[in-house]
Amino acid sequence: MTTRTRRRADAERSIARIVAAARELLGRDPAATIDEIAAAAGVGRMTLYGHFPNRAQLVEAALVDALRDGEDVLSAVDLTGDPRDALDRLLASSWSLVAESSSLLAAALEVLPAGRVRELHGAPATRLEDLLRRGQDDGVFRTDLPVGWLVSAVHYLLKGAAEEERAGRLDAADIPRVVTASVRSLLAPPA
Amino acid sequence: MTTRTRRRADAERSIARIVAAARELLGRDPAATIDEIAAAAGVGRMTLYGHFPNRAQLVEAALVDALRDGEDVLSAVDLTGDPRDALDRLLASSWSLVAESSSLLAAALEVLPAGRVRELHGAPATRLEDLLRRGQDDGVFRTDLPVGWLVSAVHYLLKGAAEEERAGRLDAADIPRVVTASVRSLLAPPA
DNA sequence: GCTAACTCGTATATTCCCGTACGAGCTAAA
DNA sequence: TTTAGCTCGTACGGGAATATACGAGTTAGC
Repeated sequence: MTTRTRRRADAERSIARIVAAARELLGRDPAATIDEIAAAAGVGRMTLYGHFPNRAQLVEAALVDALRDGEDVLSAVDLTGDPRDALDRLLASSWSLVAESSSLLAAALEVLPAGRVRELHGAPATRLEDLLRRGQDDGVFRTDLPVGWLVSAVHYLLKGAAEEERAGRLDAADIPRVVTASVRSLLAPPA
Repeated sequence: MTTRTRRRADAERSIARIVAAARELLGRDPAATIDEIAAAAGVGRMTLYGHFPNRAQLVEAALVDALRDGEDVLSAVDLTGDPRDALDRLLASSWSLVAESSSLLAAALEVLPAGRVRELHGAPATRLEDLLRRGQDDGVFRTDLPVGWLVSAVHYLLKGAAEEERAGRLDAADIPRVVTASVRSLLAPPA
């Protein structure tokens, strides 16, 4: 059961633009308004409500969309070989996506039940954790700190980098280098 | 000109409790309500308004109080000797204070002019930066990343650690060890 | 070209929070 | 004990945001 009554092409387009705008704004500011999102999508507020009955469902749609993109990237990146190099590749292609998702998650936690959020976010989070574990087994990542903390710390660094960029304190071109260098140091076994 | 009309002792007590509650709540959630703060202080909302005419001044008072505590700690900590050890001492005695201040700053940025915030927060922020620079000069801290980013990254990690603790994903007793180990790795020159 | 689907404005109800007004009762301090 | 200062409840007004109701105009798709 896909759609009971067929959806028109212009509706599809509107929905796509709304979700894109929601990701863009909520990815920067979890408190972004429905009005702002509708305006950014180039769409009337009532049109938005026509497709998403309330804020919760809009946020969920944006989060799902971002996580799906994340899954795509994770599948496309070669995660085999030296875990350090794999992580570098991963960060290069998806650091901004992860940063965006962090803010979306914050927005989601205010509108959706925590269980639902975990359910959505579980799979992608696990993938990074698996990579870290493999690196620990291979002896190239530290084992003196809990894996859960390492995963979280990487997220906080990425989110921070995005924030620094928005504040103009970090040049967009420098971010990949800064991020990979920071994360590498954080995960390396201490001397 | 201290106080034109002398303030009564019970008023002083109320103010102290309000500021403490404001630090506590705003340090966790920058969006904490005036009602919540008054309730946490064990005081009626109107009493709070009797001392702080609006939210902005309350937030400022809380921030100033936290920063003053921060200054006290910074003065008490021995920042000489090996910068790595100095940083360890600093983090051990003030990581939670820094994390609290981060959230307070976020709250302040939404209510106070940016210039005022910088003015208040400038001095303490500079102290950490100075310590990092000294470590760079001594060759014990990395120089391949901008100092501004390193300072910010440390803040993001501390804020993240506080959040993990609140979420129950990190035990309070483990935090000093986790934080110092993470920051040390982040700042160490790469191999 | 007909029709159902879509767009979107205006108006309205609701909720939440901030801030003000008024006033009654209590308490510290001279 | 007097009085000025403090506490704090209730009530009110305003602004912002969410969400609903109604309806007029437009467009995609058969």
